[in-house]
Amino acid sequence: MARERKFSNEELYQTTKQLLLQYGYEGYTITLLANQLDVSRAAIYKYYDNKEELLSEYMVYEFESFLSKLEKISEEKTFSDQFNALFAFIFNDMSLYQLREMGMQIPTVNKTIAKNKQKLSEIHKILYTSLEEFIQLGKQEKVIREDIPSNIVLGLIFQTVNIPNTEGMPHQLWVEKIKEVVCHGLFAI
Amino acid sequence: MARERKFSNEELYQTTKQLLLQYGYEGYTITLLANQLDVSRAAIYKYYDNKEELLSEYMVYEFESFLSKLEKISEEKTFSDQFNALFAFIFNDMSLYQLREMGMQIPTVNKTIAKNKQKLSEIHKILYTSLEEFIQLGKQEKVIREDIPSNIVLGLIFQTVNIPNTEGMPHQLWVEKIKEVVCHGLFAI
DNA sequence: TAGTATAGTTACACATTCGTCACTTTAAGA
DNA sequence: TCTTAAAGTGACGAATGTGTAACTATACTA
Repeated sequence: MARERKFSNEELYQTTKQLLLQYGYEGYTITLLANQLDVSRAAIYKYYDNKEELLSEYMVYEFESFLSKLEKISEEKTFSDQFNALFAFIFNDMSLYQLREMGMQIPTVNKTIAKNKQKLSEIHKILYTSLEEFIQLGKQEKVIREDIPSNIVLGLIFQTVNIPNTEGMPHQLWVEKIKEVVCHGLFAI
Repeated sequence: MARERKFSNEELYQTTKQLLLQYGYEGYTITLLANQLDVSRAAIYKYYDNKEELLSEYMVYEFESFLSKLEKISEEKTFSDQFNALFAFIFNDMSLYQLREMGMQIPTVNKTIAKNKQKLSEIHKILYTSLEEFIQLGKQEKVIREDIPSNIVLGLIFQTVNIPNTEGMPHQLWVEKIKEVVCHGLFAI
């Protein structure tokens, strides 16, 4: 009944992600997106009323897929295995914290966006409580120190992702070293 | 001989910093700056040929003052005291890493900017080697683990600054907790 | 093969930013 | 008081971004 599409939703989301990380929230434009997808700007507006709506839909997609991937981690048996899986997972797609910051910036210019932001904050809540439970488990099993607040534990893990690998170490080794420091600290004692 | 100025260089730099951190590199505009300083845009252009030049001058200022403040740290006697001073210092002005990223983004559109970027990269080098020497000292004194590359040590310290204090803990306590984790790790063992 | 729903394009109006230029204002010295 | 140099303003053209509307292209189906 219709013409073939020149780009899929998936392509649009992936391109959006790349552009957001490259140029930041304010540097992201529909012109850039359309050029990357090799279509006219107007084609984008067939699917989204405005930029904010597009970005809020993308954010929901990104965090939903993060959440669903995260749930597979709980299939690991020991806390230690789960911890390693979480670390590997976060380092595999290192941009979540940055994207979260940008998600907060989207102005609520219509009802769809309000709904998406609502959804986003629910996903965040689920994400956070499920991660917090995970940390709690670690504390119960006496693996994680009980004197460190969980939000600092999580914050630390997510922020380490952004440590620039200036020396160009092999990814795997680099992740191992960082995990080592996060687990046992900088000090020798 | 001349009229009184409505804003000082210092004010311009402070406002620039605030706007950069609030809106990001792409979101920073001369219009915003001029409004904040309560002057016309054209007044800004009396002092700077273009936006990039202004930003590159600001970056040099910011990193030079960081460097000079940093040098006072080496006056502390023991490594431990120096480490604490560094930590306190970084947490006192938490934005250095973000600003550094933005500094890298400035396009070189004329010679002044080229010169400033050159200067910036020299300051970075001094900054980095002086911090690296500091870490080396820690390793020699067997305080810092020798198996962790120095760039990861520094990266970790600078990144922890960005851990969001979601629970709204008192600043001092929050810094102490983070220092504790950075030094001794998440694990209880 | 003609109709139709969906995909995409071109072109427009509007807003914002940038950098410039001719102009006015102000304060100090001759 | 007159001159002058620096400070500041308002208005302009060029470029870029946003969102819309009228149009064309394509593929399925009756």
